[in-house]
Amino acid sequence: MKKLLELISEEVSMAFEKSGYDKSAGKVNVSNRPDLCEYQCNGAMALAKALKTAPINIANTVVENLKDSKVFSEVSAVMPGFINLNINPDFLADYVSKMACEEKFGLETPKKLKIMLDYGGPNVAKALHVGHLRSGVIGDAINRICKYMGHETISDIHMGDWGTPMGLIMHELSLRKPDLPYFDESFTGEYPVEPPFTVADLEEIYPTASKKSKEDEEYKAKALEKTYKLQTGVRGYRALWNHIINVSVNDMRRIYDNLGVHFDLWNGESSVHELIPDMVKYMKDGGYAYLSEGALVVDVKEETDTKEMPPCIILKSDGASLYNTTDLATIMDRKQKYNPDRYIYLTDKRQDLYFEQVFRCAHKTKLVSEDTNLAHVGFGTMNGKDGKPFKTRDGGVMRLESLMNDVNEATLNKIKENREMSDEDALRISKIVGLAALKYGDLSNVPAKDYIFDMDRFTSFEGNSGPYILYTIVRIKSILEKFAADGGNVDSCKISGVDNASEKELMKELTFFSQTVEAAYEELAPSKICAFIYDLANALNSFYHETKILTEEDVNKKNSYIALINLTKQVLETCIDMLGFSAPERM
RNA sequence: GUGUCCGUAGCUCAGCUGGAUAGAGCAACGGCCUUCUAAGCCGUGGGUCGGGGGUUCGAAUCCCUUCGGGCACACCA
Repeated sequence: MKKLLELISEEVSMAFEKSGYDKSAGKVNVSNRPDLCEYQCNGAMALAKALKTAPINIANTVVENLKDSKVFSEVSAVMPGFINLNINPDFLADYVSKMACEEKFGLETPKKLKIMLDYGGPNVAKALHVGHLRSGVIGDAINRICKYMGHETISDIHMGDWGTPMGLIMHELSLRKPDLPYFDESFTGEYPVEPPFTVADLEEIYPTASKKSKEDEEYKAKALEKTYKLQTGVRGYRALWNHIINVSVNDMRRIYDNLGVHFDLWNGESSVHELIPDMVKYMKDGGYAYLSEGALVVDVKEETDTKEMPPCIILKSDGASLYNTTDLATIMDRKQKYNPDRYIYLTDKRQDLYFEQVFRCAHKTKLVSEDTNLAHVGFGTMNGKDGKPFKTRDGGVMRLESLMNDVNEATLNKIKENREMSDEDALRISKIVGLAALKYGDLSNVPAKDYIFDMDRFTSFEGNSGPYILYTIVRIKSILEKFAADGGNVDSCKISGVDNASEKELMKELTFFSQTVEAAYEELAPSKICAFIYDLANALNSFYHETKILTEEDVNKKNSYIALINLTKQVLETCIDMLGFSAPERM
């Protein structure tokens, strides 16, 4: 189904053509002066210079040729050459009515692609903190938007599970519990099924070990030795490593489940460990990689570069692998297993340059085909009120779980203040609303920008917030339920016309659905959807206040209202589903 | 130093493929609950769009320059 602005633009373009002008000037946009008109075309002014004619003359001629249009109720040319347009209410109502019948409200989906999403994973053995919120929440929204656009996606959390941290944990553990069989290399029996530590232990062991290694060379050397033993496959270390992974993954999975974020793959850097030698050989044999200052590198400089572009390092000078190595090997692995058309990486924007190097390297070495799109969504930092990275009151790193609990608790208090509800319902609903507050609060910012996380603001739920959107949906649901309880059939209601201004506004807002979803996909910007549903919710609430729906006596009007708010509800619900949250039945 | 992102109302942010009077939310002030959920609606006040040049009929938006800030710049991830 064509977008409304496309239809309108076509209509105006035809009038330009009929007037003897270039039809490309007929592009119509939403008016920036709603007091004057609803839509505007500025093409006449663009044409005027080349044609050496006053723009108003062009506009007048075009307007003359639009007089009989069924699309517009009002068309006028205004100095210096604006063409002001108001849409015919019947045409609009008809369009919106058709939207309601179409699958995906008329969204035209492009050729299906296979898209790989990499969430630039959290490290095992470290608590998920607020910094992990963004990759999960933004990544999940982008994943859902891709799917809605008809693409097939594969999401991989891609944990950090293979480097020096693993050796550090093992070494610290070997000092604390030297009798464990994992450290006895002559041990040939079955290792215990139960892990010798809990998540809480790990979260304490790792920072302790990390600190010691910085102060103590011998300690560090021993940890590196254990890392090496793990990577070369020494049995006891592998067994212990499996415990670390299992314990961490179970904990992560629980938290991500609460956040409503799910992954198809729980791979990590370790997953491609065995592919590295082959990849390095490929890079060397292909003549791409060479030794520079002892390290194996691939040049990724391009002639058009105006900035310094360091080479992409494949192996460190000691021959060890690093982040680049596993990322490139992972691309190789994914190409073999899934052959994606597109890769999307979600990480902190500080890694912009790094990913540019890796992407160039992957293309240059033909690890991926030329038309494979490699994209990096670099997001900003979540800061506290002081503009510095968000910390707890005592200056520590805030755990993601604590943050979620705080938001849920504030939501619960809010419910108890305002509503009569059983404790059980209040608790359940507070989690739904809290999640919406948290996710919308994050997603409504453009991804690349840092933003200020203000707990008071996030939990106040006024204005442009997740709960406001939910509240709007709940209001609609309430009306629809009462309508049905009085014997009405919501699904048989049809939008039949427009009879008040706020109703028309609501319809116009609804027509932006397709272009919003397309833009959100193309720009990988869920914030576009947030802005749209905020406007839509505003339009609905204005309509709600100006229109008595259930007490409307004219049955046709009433049914049309019901159909319109039902469509609004469906569009809002579709959008928040893309953002990764949902609405309760009441709140 | 090189590059990159940013600087818009007291605060937090939209708008940036150039259009006519720069928009929201919060905060402040004033209205609206015997009527579909007041987590709402309506209204008032609040701006040299960091500064300066340029391109254009027209610039918050494009170009240059300058100031201020964040971040990144080969063996961390």
